[in-house]
Amino acid sequence: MNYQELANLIFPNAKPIGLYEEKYPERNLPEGAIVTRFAPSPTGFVHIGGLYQSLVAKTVAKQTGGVFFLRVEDTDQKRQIANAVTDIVNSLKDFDMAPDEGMISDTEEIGNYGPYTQSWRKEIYQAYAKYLIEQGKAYPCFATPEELEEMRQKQEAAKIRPGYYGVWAKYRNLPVEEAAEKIKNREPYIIRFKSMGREDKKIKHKDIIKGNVDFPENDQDIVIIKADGLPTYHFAHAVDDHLMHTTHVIRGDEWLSSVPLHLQLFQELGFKAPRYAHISPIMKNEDGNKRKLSKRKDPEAAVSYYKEEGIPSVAVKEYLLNIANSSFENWRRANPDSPMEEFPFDLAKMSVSGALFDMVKLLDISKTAISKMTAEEVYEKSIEWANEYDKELAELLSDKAYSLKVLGIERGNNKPRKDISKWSEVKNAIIYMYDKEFLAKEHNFEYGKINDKQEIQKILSTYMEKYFDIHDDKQTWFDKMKDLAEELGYAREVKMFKQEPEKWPGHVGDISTVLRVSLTGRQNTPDLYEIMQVLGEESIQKRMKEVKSLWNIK
RNA sequence: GGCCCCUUGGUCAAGCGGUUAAGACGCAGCCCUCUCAAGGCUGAAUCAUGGGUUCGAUUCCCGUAGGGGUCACCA
Repeated sequence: MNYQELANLIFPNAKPIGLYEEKYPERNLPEGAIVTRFAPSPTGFVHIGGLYQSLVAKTVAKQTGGVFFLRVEDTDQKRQIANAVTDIVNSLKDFDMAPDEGMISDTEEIGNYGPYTQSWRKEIYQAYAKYLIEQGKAYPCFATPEELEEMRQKQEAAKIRPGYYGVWAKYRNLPVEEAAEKIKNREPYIIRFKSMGREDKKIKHKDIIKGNVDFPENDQDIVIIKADGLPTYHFAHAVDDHLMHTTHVIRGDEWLSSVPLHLQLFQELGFKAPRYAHISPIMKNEDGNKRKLSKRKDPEAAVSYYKEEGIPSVAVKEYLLNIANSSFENWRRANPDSPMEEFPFDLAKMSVSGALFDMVKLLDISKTAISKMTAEEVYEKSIEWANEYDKELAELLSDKAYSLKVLGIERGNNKPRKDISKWSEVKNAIIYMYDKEFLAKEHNFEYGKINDKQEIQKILSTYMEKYFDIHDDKQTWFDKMKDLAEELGYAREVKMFKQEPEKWPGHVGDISTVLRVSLTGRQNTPDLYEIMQVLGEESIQKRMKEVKSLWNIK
């Protein structure tokens, strides 16, 4: 009996690997094109870190005329969750990050290098596992979990390096005849890689992000095919990224220490190894310690959070890009209106240590992004969000023509208003502009400095009788406010007042506050002139009447 | 614990042997034809630590401390 026969006994139906090598030829791409992938496990939700990796991977692929694909790593059947792939696909879509090829739902895929779901590739892995067995580079291992556990404890007690390697690799040198015998007796087994590495030797690896890293060689005979016939991550990674012609493996840095193993696998399989870029995770500060963002403790870890909160996806992406390459910020300032795809992203400039997630900064970026949108865009995105998460806001926005005017206040000029950082803030920002809601609300306004009933009455009636004209332009309106202030004995300029505050009871700002509160119920609002223009004469009259009855003014 | 990586203001970070150690968010103050939001200006705030190497270290080397990752028939 030889390796060849043993391999046939184990995988009688596996095809020769030449078949697959032919089926998945080199990609026809321009010189220097980078092929990347996002390869999540379908275990529930998309983590912000996954989005971050995808953004980086897709960006470098697109900038070089390459390909970005989505591969589902579902080799752990125990952790499977229903519809998880569709969720992943939709999440990527929400951020305009759809892959060029790969899975597009739980059951469908596009592209010529599939299947893109690992559990559908079982025969491929087995073909390559068979190939290794034939060459004596892999072997069946009959150790039971209990046996392995016992071994681990022994190693721990003796304070030696744990694992299945060297003399501990009990079945590594089992004669093929004995192995065949056990298999024929239906003894359960798995397939292990026969490592030729030596722990006392170092390998040098140059990671695109982490730079030069030295590791001891891998000498562990890791499992490549599990009892269920599916491969482990390591083996699937080597086979898939070879066959799919991934040029750059961009993944979380929890994989960094597996690089020696992976390089070894590529070599023994006769594959050209890809370049690696290990991304540091996005962290969170807790009690002075950094830790990864976790779904359980941090709602912002799940990408769905941003959608629910109504933080625009472009803002999230810009924030992420900002963490990825801090030069993005300067580029953005120099190119305020360019699409972010034009930013010359550099993988090698990514930080080697994990950044703390900064919601405040994200919201600042978001605020700026929203301020640059047209009223139309803000309307569309707000109502889209509202339809799903805030029926009351959706109701308000149903009057499109009017809402567009409301959202257009202080927008579209060179210094647009920046007061909305997420769609969930829109309602509060505009609700008082709608008569139905405003008039229905209980009016217990907080006036500012001037809160004497008689004085308010005097200001309002004088304004309405002598100065109010909806057709005034802004300058005229403002001059009239000053005239009103002067007539009633207030300073017509804030500056004058500040110089001699004892001379007047208040200034034109205090007068306009009375008007502002009466009309909107708030002391702070956007430009009052614009508000009045949008409100229109009828609404202004209605609101004035309401205030008069509130203050019991005839 | 072994192995690997990391350490510049509160946060993200430029820097790559000689700099007044950029910039952004946040914070404080001032300014800005009505309040806010902005915007403008100003300010406070950083090279973890101990040794080397060097004429000179934030920058290079070693140690220490702190942090992170990894050591599965999970990815």
